[in-house]
Order: sequence, then structure tokens, then C-alpha cells
Amino acid sequence: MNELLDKMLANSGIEPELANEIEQVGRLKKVTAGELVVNPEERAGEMPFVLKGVLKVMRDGDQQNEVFLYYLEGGETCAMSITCCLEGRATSFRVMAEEDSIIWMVPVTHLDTWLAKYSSFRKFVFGSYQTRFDELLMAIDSVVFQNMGERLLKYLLDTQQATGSFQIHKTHQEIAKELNTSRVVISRLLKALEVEDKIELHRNCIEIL
Amino acid sequence: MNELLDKMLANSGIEPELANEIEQVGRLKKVTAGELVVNPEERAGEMPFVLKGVLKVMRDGDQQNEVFLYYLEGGETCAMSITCCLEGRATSFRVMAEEDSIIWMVPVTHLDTWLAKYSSFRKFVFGSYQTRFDELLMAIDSVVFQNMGERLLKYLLDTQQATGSFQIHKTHQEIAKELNTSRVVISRLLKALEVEDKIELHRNCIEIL
DNA sequence: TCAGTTGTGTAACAAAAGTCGCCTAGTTTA
DNA sequence: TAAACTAGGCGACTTTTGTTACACAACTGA
Repeated sequence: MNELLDKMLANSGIEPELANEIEQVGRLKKVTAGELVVNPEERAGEMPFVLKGVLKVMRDGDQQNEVFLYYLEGGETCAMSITCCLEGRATSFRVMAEEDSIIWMVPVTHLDTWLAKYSSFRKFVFGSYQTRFDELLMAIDSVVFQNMGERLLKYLLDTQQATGSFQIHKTHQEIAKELNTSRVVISRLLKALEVEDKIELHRNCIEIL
Repeated sequence: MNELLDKMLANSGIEPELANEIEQVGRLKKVTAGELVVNPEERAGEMPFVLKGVLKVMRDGDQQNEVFLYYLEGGETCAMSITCCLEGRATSFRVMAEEDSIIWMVPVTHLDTWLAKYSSFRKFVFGSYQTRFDELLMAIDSVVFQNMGERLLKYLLDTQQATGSFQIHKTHQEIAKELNTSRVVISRLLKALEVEDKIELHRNCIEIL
């Protein structure tokens, strides 16, 4: 039944005994594109293992503003969700499905036991932390060291990378929200990228060349 | 001899047995203001426990640019250094002494053993991760959602908080570097803050009111 | 004490980013 | 098929941020 999960855990270097435990206590969750996966508000206490699809992690600001942080792809887990659930702190970020995705949700109550018992799990969790730190630092880089045009291009390439498709089905307005700017600015910069022959613009769709 | 260390470990909820081990394998390091504490380039493989003083964590960009991320105060450790040393990845950031500081350096080789053995250590390390994530997210907030004036004020207040002093002994040029902008911009904004009676400007010194 | 250095103030200008208003071409719905 | 809606283009303008150039005062060292 859970071929996907078995494969993912094996790829992550998790030993069969632990894999078994993870299968026992977790539950399968299927989400459709745009759906919310983890909401720190509701304090679900589950850590997500992404089996298939792409999740998107966003930071929420004080007002209605938000920023895109990074994508989570198949085989990954979200370290922020772990710490968040563990400590029960209400750090404000959202994880939502970028595509239809399949996730294995595991209660964080087992975390401490597994950390104590399985070296492979410690490796997995710390590796995940490292990756997340890197992603956050890269998010900071792009905001601090790059101008909006460069940020936009990076965002497009990240999206291409995560989804594997050269066609990005988003409106200028949606992209503007993710980069915390306005639609007009995105339209302007996209037009510039088109003139440079880096992309091609269609309605509801940006094609990367 | 190591009263400071004992006190810090006790405050962090670390059990005496582990505290003993940490004392055995670590070494004391004293640094003076401005000195580099952790340089990911040299791959030192030690995690720093800040016993006294204030450390400053900076992100380095591609060029000569950099940004201030957060302060580390007494009783804290730097989760980024841990993961960085563990994985041996060359994530580019620097930890330097903001004030003269005393640090207990512990080889990361013991990390896995302690994580397996001591629940108090798992709690300590994960708590530290949570705090660092929060700090990084707040750094992102300030860069994405605030304008330069607000960022500057936040920086000044953070510095006041970390050092405990209402007098900040930095030049405009130094502050400009930490916020990745130019001296003129900082001078302009500081002047504005002085007009608003939030600070008072002296040579080499900013006083928070 | 005098020259050189460093820290700060300020004006004028340039570039980047954000805002407003309006237009047009698809798409959806009644 | 006409009306309403949505996505996107474009021009003019403002605000924010960055740049250059210069003045001057405080400090430093011979």
C-alpha cells in the first residue's frame, strides 16, 4: 500500500525498524493545489513527510502581507513545522500545496523517543534542519542583496526547478503577492525579461526559455 | 573554576552528569570585541556556548556585502554553527564578538552521543534551533516588510537590548555596513530619528532615549 | 601646533520601486 | 451575444533608496 512512503524513508537512510514505526503511527493526507497543509494557528502537532508533489512555505507579516520562503519537494520534511509543533510556539508561517500532493503526517509526540533510539533519525532530522537554514539564508540573500528583477527571475527558476515544468501557471498578481510587491511592478519586470528573451508571456502562464 | 559554565548549564536545564562531560571535553575561549569567533571557512568543528558577552551573527554576500542577522547572548548557543559543523557545509556566515566575551567551545563530535543519551540535551538543542529559526524569520520580516527607517530603529533597539546599554558606540559607516546600505542613508535616517526625539547623536555614539 | 585622518551633515541628483488611472483583450456568465 | 469580470499593458507621477560631491568639526600624531 505505502510504496511511496517506504521508498522515501529508504532513500532518506532510515532503517527498516524505524520505517515500520513511522508507518504505524502516521496517516496519509492528500491535498489539492492551493490547500493549506500546516497552519501553526491550529497547533496540529504533526510533522509532514512530503511523499509526492510540491509544498510552498510562506511567511506571514503583520498586515495582509506575506512572502514566499521556499519549496518543499518529495522526500523532504519541514523542520520549521517540527520545532514549531514541539515548542508550541506560534511562529507565523504557512505551508500550502503548490501542486496536488501526498503527505505522510506523523505526530510529533514520537520525536523524542526516535531521536534517542535511532541514529538514522537524528541524521535525517539534522540534515533537514541544515537544509531549511540554508533555504532561509538564501531567502534573506535574495531580499537583501538582489533587486526586484533578480528576485523575480530567481523565483521563476525556483518554481521551474520545484515543479519540473517550464510553464508556470500563475497570474502576475499571484507572483506579486509572493514577492510582497505590486502587480504593476511584476508586469513591468516580466516584460523586461521577455524582451531579454529569457521568458515568453501568455495569459495565466509564463514560459521559461 | 568554571562557575560561569556551571551556572549556564544549570540554567539551561542540563543535568549534572552531562554538564560534567561538557566541562571535560570543552575549552575556554576569550575573545575581544570585533574578533571572529566562528568562521565556517576554517571548519573548526566546535559549537560555542556563550558564557558572557554578546556575539553577532552576520550573513556574507557574494561581493563584499554583508547583513546583520541577530545577536547571541549569554546562555545561548548558535544552532547554525552546530548544523554547519556537523554537515561540513560551507554556508557563508560569520560569528563575531560584539563585546569582549567568554565562550565555552565544545567539539561537535560528541553531539550525536549526547543527543542519544540525554533528553535534557535534546531539549536544549531543539530549543536553540527554534530560537534561531525565529530570529532568522524576524530578520526576514524586517527586510521584507519594513522600510530602512524602521529597520534602523529595530537594529538600534536590538543592540540596546543585547548590550544592555542605551549608548551605542558605532559609527554611521559601521551601521550602514550591517544593514547593507550606505553611510549617507544612515546619517539621514538617524537625523530624522533625532528630530523625532527618539535618539540623540554624538560623535561615535548614539544615545537611545 | 599643524597636517592628516575620521566622522558627520547636507545638497543635488539618479535609480529603483510603488501608486494611480485608464485601456484592451480574453474569458465567463447570464 | 451582450454584460461583467479578469489578466495584463502602459504612461505619468511619487516615494524611497542610493550616489556623488563637498564642507566642516573633532580627533590623532608627529
